[in-house]
Amino acid sequence: MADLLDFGMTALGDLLTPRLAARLRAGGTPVRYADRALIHARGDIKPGLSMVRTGSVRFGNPGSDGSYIVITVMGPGQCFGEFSLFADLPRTHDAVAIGDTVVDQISRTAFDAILAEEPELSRIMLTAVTGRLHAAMEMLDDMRRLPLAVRAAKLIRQLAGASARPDLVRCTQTELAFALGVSRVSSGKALGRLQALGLVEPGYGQIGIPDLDRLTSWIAAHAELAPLPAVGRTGPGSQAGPV
Amino acid sequence: MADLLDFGMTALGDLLTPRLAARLRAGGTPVRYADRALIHARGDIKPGLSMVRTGSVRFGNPGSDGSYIVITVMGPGQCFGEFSLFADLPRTHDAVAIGDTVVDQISRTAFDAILAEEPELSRIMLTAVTGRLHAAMEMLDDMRRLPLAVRAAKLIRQLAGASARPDLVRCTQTELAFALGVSRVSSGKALGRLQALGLVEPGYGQIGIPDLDRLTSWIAAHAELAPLPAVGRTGPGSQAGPV
DNA sequence: GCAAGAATGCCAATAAGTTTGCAATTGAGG
DNA sequence: CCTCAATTGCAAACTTATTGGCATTCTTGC
Repeated sequence: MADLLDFGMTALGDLLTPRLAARLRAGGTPVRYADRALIHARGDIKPGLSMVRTGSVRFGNPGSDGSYIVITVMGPGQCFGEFSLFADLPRTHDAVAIGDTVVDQISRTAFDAILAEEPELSRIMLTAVTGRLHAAMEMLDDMRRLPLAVRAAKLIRQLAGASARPDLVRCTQTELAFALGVSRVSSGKALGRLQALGLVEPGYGQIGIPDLDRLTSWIAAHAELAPLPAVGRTGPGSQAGPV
Repeated sequence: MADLLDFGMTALGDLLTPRLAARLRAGGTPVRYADRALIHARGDIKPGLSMVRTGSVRFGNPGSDGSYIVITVMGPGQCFGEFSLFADLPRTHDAVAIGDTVVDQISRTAFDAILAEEPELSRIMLTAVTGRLHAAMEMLDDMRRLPLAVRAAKLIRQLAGASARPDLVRCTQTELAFALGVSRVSSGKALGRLQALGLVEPGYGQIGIPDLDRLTSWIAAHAELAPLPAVGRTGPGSQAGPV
């Protein structure tokens, strides 16, 4: 399973200079996890930064009813655990290894030592955390405001961007449903609506995208919000939206 | 209207040392906004940190259909705009003044200058942003997993904590509905369910809370997730959750 | 006091999503 | 080539939330 929902996050690994990346890796301990091994559970208080070296880590939470909601999947270069590092907060999600996975675990003391010596690191961390906060806020908005079909389209488009072939996403409808947090029936219906519009072509274990640009513009037209990289709308004024 | 949904955020103002707070304020320009004045719109690219000095700021997004979703309301001491500061990201929500409001606007250059001279500031910013990311992730989870009644209970309990009297929240059902992102009918039904359980006592423009502890434990029991300030459940192991 | 506005309660019709169950289709391994 | 398991399609009954409208209750300012 490829990244289902990478939040469009800026991976910390992409922001780090090679030297900093090396220092962090040197300051950590590589830990190997077998497929499906639990790296940490929701609620754990385990301060430290973790960087995925190889394999993938899936984040999600199980419900008492057996349902399971996947929040994101991180691949090599991505990091997690800033919560525990800076704000003494417990983990919000279970983390489970997908496939044979190696994670560099950097203790708080080790991280603090590096942070003290590398002033630019804090700026990079700020950028990474800020980017994730931004993505999370966008997602909150989407969940409240967008119909399922539009959210499904956004997810598929995101997957297409991360896929090897831009016109084909390898993903079962069950996986899609998990990532969207809905039932398989609903994700199937949403897919059906998109298919009727000629935007996607559902197949067995995959989804074809006849025209990525058309999908993109359809999403923009139906997101009901100005797509974000837009120019400001009105500038400061005195009229408010509906109160 | 009191804070409807402050995300349980740690206000940056609470983390700043008095000296840093003074420096930041000195580096910014106080701007006055009339009631309902637009401070910035979604999509604006306007780098800078903003700190609420007096009044309140409501964040939300209007839909093309006239609906309006309130994300949060910030009061004195809280800050916003880290997105624009660290990651060059556009604003995700409209910001509108509630009542006569003064906001200290700190430009990026001014902020950078202070950051360069005050190394501890970056740590504080990291803590603040991290805390908000954590809150946002929790909220994403809640939205996907919790029935409306539980979410409503959580919100009411949060409001009670911020209220002058811990047993009374001044908030109309319409406001509650806005904050929860649902219709007034639905919030009324949720409130009715909570009332039937004896957890809240809806009144005219206010909600009474007979027993805050009982409300808290009911929420914990129905959140279907281990409440977060919990001790770790299992620690690292090899069994995974449901896949 | 008393009227006007605000807030709440309630009803019906509608829409969206869930669960359960089963049938049909596809792909991969022997 | 053929079977088996995974995947998809679909239907019915149910739950939850929405919209629009209307009646009732509460508060406040006069």
